[in-house]
Amino acid sequence: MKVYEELKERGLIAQTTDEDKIRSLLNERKIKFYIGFDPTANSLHIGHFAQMIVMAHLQKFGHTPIVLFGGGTAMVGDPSGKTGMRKMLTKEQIDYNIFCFEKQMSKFISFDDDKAIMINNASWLWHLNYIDFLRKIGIHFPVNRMLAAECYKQRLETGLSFFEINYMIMQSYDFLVLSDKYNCQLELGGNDQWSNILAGIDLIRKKRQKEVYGMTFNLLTTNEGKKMGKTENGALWLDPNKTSPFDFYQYWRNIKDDDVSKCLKMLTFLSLDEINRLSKLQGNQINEAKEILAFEVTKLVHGKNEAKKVAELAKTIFINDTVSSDISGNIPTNILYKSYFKNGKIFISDLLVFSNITNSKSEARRLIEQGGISFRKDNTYVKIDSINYEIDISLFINDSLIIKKGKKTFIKVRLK
RNA sequence: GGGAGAUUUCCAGAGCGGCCAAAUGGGGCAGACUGUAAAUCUGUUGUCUAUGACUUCGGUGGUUCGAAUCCACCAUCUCCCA
Repeated sequence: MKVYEELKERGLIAQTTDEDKIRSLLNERKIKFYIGFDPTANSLHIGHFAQMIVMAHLQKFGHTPIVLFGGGTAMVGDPSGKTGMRKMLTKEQIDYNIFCFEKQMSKFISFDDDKAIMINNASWLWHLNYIDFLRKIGIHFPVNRMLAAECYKQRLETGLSFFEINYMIMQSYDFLVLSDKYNCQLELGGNDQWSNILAGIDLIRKKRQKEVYGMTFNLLTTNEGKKMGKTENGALWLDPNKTSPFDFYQYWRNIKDDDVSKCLKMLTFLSLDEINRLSKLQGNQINEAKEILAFEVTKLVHGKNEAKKVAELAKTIFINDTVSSDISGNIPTNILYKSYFKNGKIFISDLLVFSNITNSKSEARRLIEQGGISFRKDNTYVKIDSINYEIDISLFINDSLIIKKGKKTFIKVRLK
């Protein structure tokens, strides 16, 4: 199967500017293409991950990805699909974020032997002369057409500043620079980038009378159309310090039935045959597919060893009777100071607060009253039914005790 | 520059001077049912030494026995006119 068909089959492609042309470029030539990443956080998240999968698919086929870090554009912030303006970032934050991105990205894309290019648009955006830029580039942007673009629609109601509207111009200029410098012929991006990409293509046509192309891929959404990868921490991060491998695994393990097939296609490199087989599983059996999905995605992001560990841990922890030697593994761990104990005992409510499992005693009280707290003892879970329950220090094995909060949250409390 | 209006707990959005820790919906959390799924139902959603007390309704003062509610000033935002 050729690469274009593969991408299409996996449901990655959303829109293309010229399907036939792009198909032949991707299937029959070796080209350079680019995707921009704005360094607005100190870690990549799952949305970026989907884009990197696409890059990896294309790279495997011999195309050269250009990873463009938006060191300049992040100073402004993309208003597409946003209801309000982004928080402004300092130059130092942005540089640091780029540093973090680079580290994570090299896991998915090979930068050896010029197989891929990494570049920061600050290197050309930062020193632009305002008047000069307006005369050469700004002249090609009709504001009335820009405002009609889908990506600004929402903002027309809530307010859009001149500052932000420049984002599209900057991104278009990026494409022009990359086209000149590297003969980059294709810009990829999430479907929310469609207008920005079209603007770039127009600019190059006007300035250079040259035809370049754009393609967007589907954003990772649930079947209900909600953005995927939302957790209480905001996003599903690739940085293990921001989202632990265990939580990461659990996210995919708990995915909705309807989304399993889509995720397998978009986020793993499993063969389409295998995915088809898994997608046919029904009822209870679909859990097999979820386990595979969780394992595969975790493997790509955190490595095979880590993925094995958390997969095993998940099995152990959810099945009460398993005799497990090493449950300590990878669950989120909170510290509890021994000095909080009195005569070797501590009230459960104090334990929950002091070890940061709950934010307040009221919250602890509610959880306990509703039967949401239990602890692990002899490979089973003992439910706590009274707020006056006292935990004995002897329940801690090797200084740690697993507390179960609700059905799916396990926290190891470690004594210090 | 002139005029009108807004600011309430995570979000949206009610709030009549005492019955307001503040309706309702969403979201979150917990429970039941399940397959670590979905749907559904139930409870809960400021804090605490907990049938009571304390701190909250943009900020600072004021009126009042009593203020989210009234007044003054300040801040921020939206709209209309220029």
